[in-house]
Amino acid sequence: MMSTFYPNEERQLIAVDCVILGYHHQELKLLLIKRQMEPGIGMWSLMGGFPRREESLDDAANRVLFQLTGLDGVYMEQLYAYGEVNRDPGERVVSVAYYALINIGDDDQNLTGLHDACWCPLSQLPELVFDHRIMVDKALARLRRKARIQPIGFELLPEKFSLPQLQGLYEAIYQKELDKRNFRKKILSMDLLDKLEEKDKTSSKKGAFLYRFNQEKYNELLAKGFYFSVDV
Amino acid sequence: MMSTFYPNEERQLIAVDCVILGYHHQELKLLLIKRQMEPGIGMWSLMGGFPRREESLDDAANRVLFQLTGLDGVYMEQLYAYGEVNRDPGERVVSVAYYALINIGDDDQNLTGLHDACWCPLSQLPELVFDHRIMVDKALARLRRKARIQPIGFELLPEKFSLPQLQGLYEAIYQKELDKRNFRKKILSMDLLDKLEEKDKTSSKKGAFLYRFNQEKYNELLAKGFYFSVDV
DNA sequence: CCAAAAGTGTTCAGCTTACACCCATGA
DNA sequence: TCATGGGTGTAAGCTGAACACTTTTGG
Repeated sequence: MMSTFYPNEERQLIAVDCVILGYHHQELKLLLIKRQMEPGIGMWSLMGGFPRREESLDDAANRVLFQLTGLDGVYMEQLYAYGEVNRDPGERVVSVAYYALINIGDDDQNLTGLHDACWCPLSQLPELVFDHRIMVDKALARLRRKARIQPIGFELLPEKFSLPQLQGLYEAIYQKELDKRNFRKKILSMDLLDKLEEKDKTSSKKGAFLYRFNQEKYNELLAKGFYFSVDV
Repeated sequence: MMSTFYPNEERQLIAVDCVILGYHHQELKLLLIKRQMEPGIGMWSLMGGFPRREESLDDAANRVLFQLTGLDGVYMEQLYAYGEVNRDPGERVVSVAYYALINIGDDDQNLTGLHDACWCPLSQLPELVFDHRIMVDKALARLRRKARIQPIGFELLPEKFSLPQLQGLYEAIYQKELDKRNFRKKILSMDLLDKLEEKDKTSSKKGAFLYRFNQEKYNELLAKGFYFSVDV
């Protein structure tokens, strides 16, 4: 043992686990892997890892996310630290859970090669290892709380999206049908979206205009005391 | 080293730190101690400790709170896990912060004997060791978010309290004067308070009627889809 | 030409906000 | 008797919620 200021304290295992959420085909999906080590080998699991001694928790979570998806700079936030003694039957492990919001894109077969990973619809989740289901439920609760009051929904969509797409996302998050007119009125009244010339014609013959979230406008409005809000 | 499922991972120090908040004399206060070990000995600090291997994070936080205050069963909630590598200059320590809401009572000299502890008004916080100030700010942000939508303010008051006292508490939390008539109307309209016969005459000659929060009514209303809400 | 999705305004109810005076009592 | 804090009601404005028809265009 090196010299230390805390010579009498036990060192313990710390892990991070990532709840990686995406949106595709009108529903929210969760990125799961088959666990590759004991205990619980072969069970469906969140992607996780152990922070190194010279790595912050945030960095470790980002590394884990990158290892699985190859993605960097995506929206990620710490969720909660899980510290029940027997949550991992192998050894006492404190796990700090994070959640990430990802734009899956048109091909939800991405990212599923390396680790036996798959995007699983939230409505059809299998049993998960340890307390991972609790982490997922907490991530969903957080997403539902925050998506009303902060513009984080856009993280789940491509850069350019139509208003019907955005509405479909909110309907998936809140499992509730929304009124088209009220939704458009509310979103557009915040003046945070730039309307583009292009239309998305993948879901109708008429085509729906594409918009882009304007981060600069949002920052300006925030500074003026503005609060994002969507009624659901 | 015992046999383990995770033979290659480093064990690290895990701590818990408690942001203990109280309300007295029309202001919010924070319970601080003088740190008794290096590094940072003698600096103002949150009360903290190390979870034992057979102790959950929640249990450890409650133990730490009890050691300092002798109180048990008070409102406490996990805040956030702090995992920057150098947050503690002595060694890499991941700290899971909790916050507790306490009814200080009439004697704010309580609890201050054993550990060189004191209730410090939030408006006059000294410099705190490590990242403890960040923890305090996060606790306040959490309190401000939750006090509007959940009846947690009552945790900071005695069991019996007057409406002017309750209003004073909300004014301290949000640093904003509230309209007496609107506040009373809103609070009483939720029908969560039982009006008592007694009056509190400590702050006026006329005296203000005392009320008691009715947890059973709140649970019933919750089950019916009711949401607590105070306008601030 | 028609099916299918995009786009558009108005009305009503309920809630939030602003606001001023009387009451009770101990000193 | 008077200073101090406790207690009460109403009107105006705003926001959320409900609701139906026209437009476009590929097949």
